Formats: sequence, structure tokens, C-alpha cells
Amino acid sequence: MVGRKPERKSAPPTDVRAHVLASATRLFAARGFDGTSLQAIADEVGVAKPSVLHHFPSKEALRASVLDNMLAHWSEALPRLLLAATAGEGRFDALVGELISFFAADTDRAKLLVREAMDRPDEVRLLLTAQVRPWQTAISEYIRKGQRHDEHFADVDAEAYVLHVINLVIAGLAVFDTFRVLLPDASVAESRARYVTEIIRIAKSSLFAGPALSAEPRDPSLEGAPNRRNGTTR
Amino acid sequence: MVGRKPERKSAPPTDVRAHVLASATRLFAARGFDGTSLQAIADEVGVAKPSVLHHFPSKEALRASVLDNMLAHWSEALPRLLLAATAGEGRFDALVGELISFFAADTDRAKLLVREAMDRPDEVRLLLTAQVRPWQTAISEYIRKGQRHDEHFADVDAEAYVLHVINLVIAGLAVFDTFRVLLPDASVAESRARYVTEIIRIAKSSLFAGPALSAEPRDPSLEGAPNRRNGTTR
DNA sequence: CCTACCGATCGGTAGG
DNA sequence: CCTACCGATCGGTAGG
Repeated sequence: MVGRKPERKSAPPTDVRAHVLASATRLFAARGFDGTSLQAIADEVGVAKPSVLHHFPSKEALRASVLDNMLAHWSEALPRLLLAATAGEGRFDALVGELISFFAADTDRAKLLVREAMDRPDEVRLLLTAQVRPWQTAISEYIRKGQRHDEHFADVDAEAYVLHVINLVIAGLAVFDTFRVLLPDASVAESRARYVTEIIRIAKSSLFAGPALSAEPRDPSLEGAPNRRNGTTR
Repeated sequence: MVGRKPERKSAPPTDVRAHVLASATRLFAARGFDGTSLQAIADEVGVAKPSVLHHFPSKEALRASVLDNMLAHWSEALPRLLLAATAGEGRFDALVGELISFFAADTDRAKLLVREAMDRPDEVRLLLTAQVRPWQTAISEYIRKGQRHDEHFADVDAEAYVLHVINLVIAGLAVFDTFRVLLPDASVAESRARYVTEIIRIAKSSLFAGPALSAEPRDPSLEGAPNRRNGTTR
């Protein structure tokens, strides 16, 4: 009945498609797919609803594009991750660190993945099998090699371990905005630093056998790595 | 326009309120609050939509009741958990084991909590502060005591550690139905056993210092506990 | 990129 | 517990 206000946004009036994609990503992550109307997206971008459907044939297509877009960013980050995984000493730290960096850079990525896992299990199962399983297998074999050399705990279930580390990072960052009330530091950045540092510590100390970590530091050269031990006793 | 089929269900025709609550719990967990219509709930129960709204004044009230109902079950499980936490040797195993039991008994509980954390951060923040923070504080103090006796790693961030264990259990079980494709065991029960056993192992071995776990078992009496080490080398 | 509009479905109400 | 119905909003289309 009532006409919608044109309401120009601060962003350039061109590039509507990219703007729609960005708004949809934010809103799907925050409220979920079913909790987000095309009208809400159109309002944020500052266009009429049919304009959204000009760039994406349907709401379902928009959802697929949002996911594709995130996976494209992941492919972009892959080379850095591969490089980290092959570096000498701090391989493990660097690998987990890169994983965390990707999802910490934009927690919408983590939220979208967790929502998809719950809303569209079949779709995500296919995605996991195609995109994650090769990594899981490779890392698991690396872990078993370490187990034969007594570097890793003998009772680690390699495949399950990899899953739980992935879950720690992704689900952990997906709910961080909510859970951070239980880490009431001075700044959000500070509590997030604590949060991710502890993820890395848990992942590492539940894998590496050898001398107790608190007794003798394994390698002083790791101190400069993005994830340092700082013995928080609070 | 068209009339809805009455379509009796196998469950007794009385007890409609409980039936609505059960259906709503299942559907909210599986499809989310916004993805579930009152009509879908009514259809499952086998009543007309207004009958649902006779038992619950609004959809929002139904959501609150679903959450309340779950928290009531939690309160029911608390005594067993408290008992486990004060038992002698296997305290830690028993505590984490009870936490897992509660959410493994019905993964809808985990899914609902994860969905609420993402959909209603403010509400869940209040819930965390009131219901979880006291536990987090108590367990953190216990951990710091252990740290002073060199039983626990010195670099554990107690508060963050507790959060991550909670996240491992709850988010882990919330996405298990989807993630289990990456643990392709003979039966679902088998892969879930592997999955939760590894959660307990990660939680434990990232906390307890002392002799390497794979070297000398801490206490043979733990073997009978619901969570046993079985050195999965696959 | 817009206005104008479609049928379907949403949560909820009236009234019995 | 039902039928009948409400206004609002949903995703999507027509047509320019």
C-alpha cells in the first residue's frame, strides 16, 4: 500500500549486486535464512525488493551465492594455509592459527557454516565429504605417523580429533559473540585473544606427548608465533 | 480454503499440551524457530492450529516453554552431576561424562541451545550469566588449585578452558548428525561413541599435567567408567 | 532499476 | 477442541 522510501545508502549506488550479497551474508548469519526476508535485504541496500530478485533469481539462489562467496574466500586463503602446514617447526600452531584467522577475520563465516550444518544437513554432508575429508585424512595420517614416533599420545583418535579441533574453531567463533560475556575482559579484542589462545593450547596439548608442556618448553623459537603461551593465571 | 484432515495420531488423543511441546521441541531443533510454522506443529499433533494457541498464548510463548522444559530436565540431571563432581578419583571424567550424557540423550537439547545462542544472543547471555557462570567460577578455582599443585598445566586459562569444553560438548553434539559422515563407522552408535570418547580425551589431556597419559595409566579403577580409553589407532 | 500486483502462508482472533 | 476469518507479510512476477 504505502510507497517505500528510496533512502540512498552511503555506499556507491552502483555495485548493487555486491551490496546485496554483503547484506544477505550479514543478515543470514545474524538471523538465519528463514529469519531474513528479501524486503529486509532490499531495505538495507536501499533498493526495492524486485531489484534484489533481478540480481539473484530466487531467495534460494541468493543463499547458494552467499555460501559460494564464502567458499571462494576460503579457496583464497588455502595457499597461505598450505604454506603454514609445510613450514618446519611451528607447523601445527601455524595450521590451526590460519584456520582461526580465517574465521576470526569474519565471524559471519563461522555462523553461516554452523547454521547450514543444522538447517541443511544433507547439503553440508556433501560439502564435508568433498572439501574436508581429504584434509582430515591427510592430517590423520600425519598424526598416526607422529604416534608411531611417540610424539603424539597413543590414544588420540586421529579422525575424531581433527573433527573436534574444527568444531572448536568454527562453532567456538560462531557463538563467541554470545559466550564472551563469560570472559569479561577490558576489550572485546582482549577476550577474543584469550579465547583463541586457549583453543590453540587445547588442540596442541591434547595431541603432543613428550615432556609436560609446563615443565620444559619444547622450542623457544615458537615464542614469536601468533599464538604464544602466557600462562594466564588471572 | 480447503479443510485440513483431522488425521489422528498414534499417541493418545488426550495430553495435547505435552504433545505440542514435544513436537515444537523437535521441529524447532531441526528447522529453527522461524523455519517452523504453528500449522506444521498442529499437523504433527493432529489438531487444528487454533488448538495449539489455546495451550500456548503465542508462538513466542511456545518457544519460551520449549526452553523452560529443557532447562527443567537439566535441573533434574543436576543432582547426579553434583554427585559425580564430588566423587573421589574419577571426578573429572564423571563430570564431563554427565554433561555429555545429558546432551547425548537428546541432541535436540544441544541444537536448541546453539540455535538460541545465535538467534537470541541477549537472552542467552542472561542465561549464561545466571546459570553457567557460577559453575565456571567454581570449576576454574578448582583448576587453579590443581595448577598450584602441578596437577594441571600452568598455562591453562581456566575460564576459557571451561567454555571450550562446554562448547566441545554442546556444539559438538548439535552438529554430530551432520559431522558423523566423517566418522563412517558401522553404526551411528559406534561413531557417536568414538566422537564423545575423543571429546573426553581432549578435555582431560589438555588439562592434566603429570606423567604422559599414554605412558602410565593414572588409575585402573577408571576403566569401568562410561568413558574408557581404548587407544584407537584404527 | 521502479510501481503495482499475485496467490500463499504467516501468527493470531472471534465465536461457539 | 473446532470452523471461519483477520490483516500483514512472504517470495516472486508483470510490465515497463
